Amino acid sequence: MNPTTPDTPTPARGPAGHDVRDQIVAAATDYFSRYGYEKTTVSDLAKAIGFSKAYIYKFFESKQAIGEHICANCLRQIETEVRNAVAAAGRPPEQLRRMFKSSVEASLRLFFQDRKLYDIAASAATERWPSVLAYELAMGALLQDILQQGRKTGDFERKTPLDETASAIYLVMRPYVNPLLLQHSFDTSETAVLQLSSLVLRSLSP
Amino acid sequence: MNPTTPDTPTPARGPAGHDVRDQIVAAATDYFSRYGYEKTTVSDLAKAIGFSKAYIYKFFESKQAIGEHICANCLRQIETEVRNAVAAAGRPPEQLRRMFKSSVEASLRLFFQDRKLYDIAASAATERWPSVLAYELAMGALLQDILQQGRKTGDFERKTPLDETASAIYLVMRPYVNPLLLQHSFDTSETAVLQLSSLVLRSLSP
DNA sequence: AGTGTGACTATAATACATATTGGTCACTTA
DNA sequence: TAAGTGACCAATATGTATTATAGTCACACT
Repeated sequence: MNPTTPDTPTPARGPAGHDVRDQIVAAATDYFSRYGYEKTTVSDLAKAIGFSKAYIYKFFESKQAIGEHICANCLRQIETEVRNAVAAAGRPPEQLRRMFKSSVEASLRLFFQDRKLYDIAASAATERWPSVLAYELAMGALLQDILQQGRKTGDFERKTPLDETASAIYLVMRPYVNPLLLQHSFDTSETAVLQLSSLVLRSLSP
Repeated sequence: MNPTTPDTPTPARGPAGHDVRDQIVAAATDYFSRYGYEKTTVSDLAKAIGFSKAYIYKFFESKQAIGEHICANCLRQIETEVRNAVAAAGRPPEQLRRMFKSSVEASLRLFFQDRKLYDIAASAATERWPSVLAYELAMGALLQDILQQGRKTGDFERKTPLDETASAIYLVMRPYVNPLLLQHSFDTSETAVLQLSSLVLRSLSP
């Protein structure tokens, strides 16, 4: 349509590996976690790194895009933590327990220790930002890996279609894995994770 | 403690079976569902039944108490509907499927057809009004009944403690049964109910 | 005692004027 | 051409004056 559309489909603005982008992200992480997303202005970030506000927009197309970025960092960190917990576990049933438990623990920790960042993740979840979608997808994939391995080792049943099993189990976990939904299950999350893990494992028994 | 406490433990104010109380409830149901809880004033209700605002407070101790009352009516209606659906089903596995399905359908219908009343139920859920607690308790009890019967008929396994099974399954259903949580699963609720029902039934297989 | 109300207050909603802030653009500067 | 900005605009946030509303109480009538 637009003849002035740049030939590069720019996933982000400005020079790709530019130093300033990292500075912005660093400043934003600092400010957002200290004063919250709404309370920090784009000018604040600009002042913090010694540039003008306009220059920020050479690298991010909106303030929300910055929030997206550091939210994605947060979720990736959680994801890595969960992957490590799973890798450290023994057989698939235990892996599944660990996956569930560690993801809830990580979200809970984010909530209590970095409340301001948690709020970003929560609104990211309500507005279905790509980072949350990517996170959910990654967790779904991890789950499917565990299931597949469990079927191979004979720990899990093999009758039900794999993708249906995976999506069903993910539906069970979602209220505790998704930052937004977790809010409604704080008080019960401890025992809920244990009981639900057991239920899921029972449903998987060959 | 208080020597002036009336001998009747007054679950609500004023004469128990009084006609005016019903008038208030009727007017409130009408107004709340038409204009919403916040947009209707207590004076509106008073005018509608031809009394003064002060008289309303002889029967309800607050505006929220009126909301509570008609919210409780709503939830009781859903509960009856679910109980009927379960009663119409054959064996316990099918009963469980029907329970899950019908409760979601009822909540969904409330949302789409009586949006204003749904909003009351949603805020009732956030603020943990007694009516929602009662509803959750009733659904939990119904679930336990189904499980118990299923164990008797041999449809369900008998190793896991009954109350643990019941509470775990309720945790699975809750995001779809609780009006507040349902909001976050509209698009997927159709298939989610099917998949989750199947998963739960697999976990119950002897 | 039971039925019912007008007048009152403290708090919450509304309305509106004002100040901030997200975002853009033409324009330097090196 | 790449790096960088001040000036500008529309929209949103904020403070404030004003109104509306939830809830109470003393009192009247039967």
